[in-house]
Amino acid sequence: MILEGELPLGGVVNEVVIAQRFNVSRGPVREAVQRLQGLRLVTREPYMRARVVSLSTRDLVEIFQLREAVEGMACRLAADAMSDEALAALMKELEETRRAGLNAYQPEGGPFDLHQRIALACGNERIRHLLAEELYHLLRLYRRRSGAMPGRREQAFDEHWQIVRAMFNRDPDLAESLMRSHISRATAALIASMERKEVSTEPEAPDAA
Amino acid sequence: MILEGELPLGGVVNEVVIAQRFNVSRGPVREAVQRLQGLRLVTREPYMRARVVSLSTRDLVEIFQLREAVEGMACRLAADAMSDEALAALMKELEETRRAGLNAYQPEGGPFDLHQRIALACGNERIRHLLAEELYHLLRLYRRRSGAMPGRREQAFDEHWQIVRAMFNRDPDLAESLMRSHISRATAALIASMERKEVSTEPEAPDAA
DNA sequence: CTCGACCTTAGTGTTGACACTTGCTGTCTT
DNA sequence: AAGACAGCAAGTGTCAACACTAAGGTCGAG
Repeated sequence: MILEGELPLGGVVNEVVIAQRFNVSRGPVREAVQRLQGLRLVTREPYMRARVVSLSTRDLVEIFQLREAVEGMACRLAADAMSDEALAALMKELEETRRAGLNAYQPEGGPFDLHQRIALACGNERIRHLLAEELYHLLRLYRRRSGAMPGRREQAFDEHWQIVRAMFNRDPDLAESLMRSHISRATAALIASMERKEVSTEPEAPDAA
Repeated sequence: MILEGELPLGGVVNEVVIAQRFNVSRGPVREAVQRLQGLRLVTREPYMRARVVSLSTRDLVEIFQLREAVEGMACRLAADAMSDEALAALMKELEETRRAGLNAYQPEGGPFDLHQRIALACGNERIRHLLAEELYHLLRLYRRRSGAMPGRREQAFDEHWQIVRAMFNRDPDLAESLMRSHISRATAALIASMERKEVSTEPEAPDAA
């Protein structure tokens, strides 16, 4: 419901309503909400209503800093762990997406997401979970609100290409460095974009009447 | 109960027993266990009993790889975010611990834990939570079982000193690099130690009769 | 007219009981 | 004697109801 936009960003989460919405009792809903709290998708304080995260600029920058570190390490590990065949397949898919994708690109779950693929292939289950389960949903949530920024797609393709090339050459140091630069640039573009059009992540102007 | 050793490493977690142990119903116990599952301290599969993690060598290596990436980033951020006064205090405390601590060192929660201090001071709430809340408990759990390895303490002190010095000089690149090397060395020592005395983290030899 | 205390109400925290699944054990069949 | 099937017990998943808390509204006093 959060990812589908059925629950607005700063909105409150009413356990009873959710329970009726799914024809279930409050118990399972409580457990689900607590798992979402574990994933930092909702915040909660004792006896207060649970709220969907608001995704402030600061939150996004923090997430991107964490991604820079962890995805860099995932890239390093994957450069060692992936087989030659898997790397070749990765390059092939990337090239296909580049050719076909510039006009018709399915944003839904992505037919090809390099970051996701690297996280899945890095061989470290804990890192995989952090990137592919915990942070992935937050990024989807953000992208859904504020669309991609123009012009960065082609640049991102080039950077992806260099990353995969470094992995193919079995150069973990370079692969990690390139991935970190890639995410760092994305962070800078993000900050610039946010500052330009102070996107309304505010829940709703309270505006006490 | 897990950290105190009251629940053995591979042991099962019985909700009813825990509930009676704390004079409470099963509801709160379920929620607590689910939070522990979120912290990867217990594993769970549908309708099966919950089990305390077993902390295999592979798990520890994965945790240390993650720490290398994230603590490195935390160190970089802290080198920018911390005030001169805070850094000076950190150096002072480190020196005092070195002088007084070589014989009488309180392992309980630590009067001075550089890694913890950096995590708290890095200014990134998400990284702080990951290091100081999620991974910290797992490391405590591990250290409780397998004591520190001899000889590495003095070396660790030197490495800590260099790290703080780089932070004091406002050199984030160096600080991150030193922290990563520090953790990487600890990982190597850990692996060597584990291979030497295949520590019995196994729950119990099932040994089907 | 404004401010503060009381009350109402929506919503969360907790409880005890019931339904369902799982693994074992004992017995039966081949 | 070995394998399989039914019954049993332990434990988890779910539910509806009760206790408690915090916010919003109302009434009265200054």
